[in-house]
Amino acid sequence: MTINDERYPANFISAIIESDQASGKHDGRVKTRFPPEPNGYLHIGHAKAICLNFGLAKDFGGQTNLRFDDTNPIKEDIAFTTAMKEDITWLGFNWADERNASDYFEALFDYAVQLIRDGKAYVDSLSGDEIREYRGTLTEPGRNSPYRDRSIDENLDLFSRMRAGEFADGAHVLRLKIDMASGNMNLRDPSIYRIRHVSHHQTGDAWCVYPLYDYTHCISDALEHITHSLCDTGFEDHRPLYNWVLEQLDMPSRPQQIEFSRLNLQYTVTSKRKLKQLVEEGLVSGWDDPRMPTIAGMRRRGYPPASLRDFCRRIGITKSENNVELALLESCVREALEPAAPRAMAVLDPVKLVITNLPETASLSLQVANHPKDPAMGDRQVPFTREVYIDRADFRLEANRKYKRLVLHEEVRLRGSYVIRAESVVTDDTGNVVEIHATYDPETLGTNPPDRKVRGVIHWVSATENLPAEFRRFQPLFKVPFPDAEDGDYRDLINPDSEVVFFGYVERSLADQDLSTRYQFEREGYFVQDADQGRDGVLRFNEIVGLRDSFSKTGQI
RNA sequence: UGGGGUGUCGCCAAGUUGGUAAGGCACAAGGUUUUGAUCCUUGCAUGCGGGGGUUCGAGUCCCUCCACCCCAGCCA
Repeated sequence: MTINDERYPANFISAIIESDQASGKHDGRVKTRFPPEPNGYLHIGHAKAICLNFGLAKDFGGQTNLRFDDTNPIKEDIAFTTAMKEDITWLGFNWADERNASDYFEALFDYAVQLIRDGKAYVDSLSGDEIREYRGTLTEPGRNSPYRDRSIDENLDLFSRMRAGEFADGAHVLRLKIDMASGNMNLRDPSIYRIRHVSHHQTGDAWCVYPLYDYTHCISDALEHITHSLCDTGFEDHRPLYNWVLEQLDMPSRPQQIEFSRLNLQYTVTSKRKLKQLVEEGLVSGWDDPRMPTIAGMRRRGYPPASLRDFCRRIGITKSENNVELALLESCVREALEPAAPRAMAVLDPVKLVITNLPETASLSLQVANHPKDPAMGDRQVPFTREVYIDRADFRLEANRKYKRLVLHEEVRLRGSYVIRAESVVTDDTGNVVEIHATYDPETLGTNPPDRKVRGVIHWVSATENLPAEFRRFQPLFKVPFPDAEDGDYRDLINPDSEVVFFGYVERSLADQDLSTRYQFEREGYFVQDADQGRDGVLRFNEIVGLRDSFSKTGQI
């Protein structure tokens, strides 16, 4: 599947765009923007917004700008912009223009002066606390600030002196003059400029007054000729303000804000504050920890970018609350991997099995298909030796017929190899099986014995011709489906077993592998080499996602 | 009667101008299988938050209740 085959299923936003194109609005043009604030890493929720903005524009022959919403220098860092661009590119999207809201600081200032001249904005000298008091509450109207009726000249003078740096942080603020009695809190004379004597990662020390989001965003959209400005439903009651500002000014275009609901994914958190805390407190190894819902984390985990795009399309776009199950994401990942991942064998929890009727010097080279349904993926040679490793879970001293693995005195097939029979076991002082002795049936390579039915098939790796490796298997970072809804500290809900390390072996054929190849270790799951390789010569694999398992979940194990 | 939203199968989600409930995930049951994987087949809402009403006919129109979410940053 190429990205061009991917189209968004019908949703209410695509319907709006269709009707806009049909009516000739915006001359049929479609332009969106993805506007992250560079104050953290992009996560799965952003992926939804990225796929929507870039995907919809692409679907309708339009373009998408990348715009860093950098109006708050206190919280932002240029390092995040670099990571964000890498994430978006990796996801498979290309932006038309890269912009910063800070590119518009001069224009924004001029528009503010214009609003003052028109009597639509004023400098307020109330303190932050006072402004809050005057604002009223959700059910009571606010009161006008005593500074609301300053003369235009005084406002002009004050505002220019604010810019000139004559005042301390918080001394004044520029406010829009709308309606302190509005039921919509956003319309109660919102602040649009604050004084902050801090340098900005893009503009340095050029400014000490910085515009706020509501004022900046709509103008930035208009300046970039954005046609459809998509954001989450949290901004729904900001829309009247968005429109108000654009209506007061003489703008080159008139964008439309449309809100859709943000993604809620079970067993994870996506609040920037919490993700940042997980990283800073060392609860995870970093922004790209494979258990993190960040794009960087999912990339390191091995999720193919196409699977994320597929996921974002399948969850749909609406305005309603949603709680998407992890199973859907995992299904998308498996679907992308199943046809593409070459198969190999790895034993994560090894126990030695000695094939007693095979000479010690024997090393048969078996030809094994790299994919059961795709001959084009070729074959590989797998050494079959007297001693091999199998997984502990694949052997039992006794079991009922439902157990389709190796049982003492019974037969099982070694995947891609022969049928073997477990003859005896060696145990240690505590009774643990430390070695299994078996015999193989030389007549069973590539064919089943005609006279009897073999229990099942298990995977294995030569004990003498292999590659030792470390494996990390993952479970959701949180123990509960809705960590945000739980009382108490969400950090107490972290699953202590979310990462489990195994030391085992993979077949020798992976020695010269491409670091980016995503494998399916048969009967175990999909794995990819970790980005952190070679610091000590250890081969390290991350589990991308397990195989669907209809056996263990039935509780029959 | 502060303002703004949302309620269709366990989860997500389609449902043009009212015409007799898509699809995906999950789940269940079969079949194929040298991965308990994949793949294939079948099943899975007389019901669309509740109650009224209009209509030959309503998830779609009207009325009325109910539930849940968002908003009181000089954050975005």
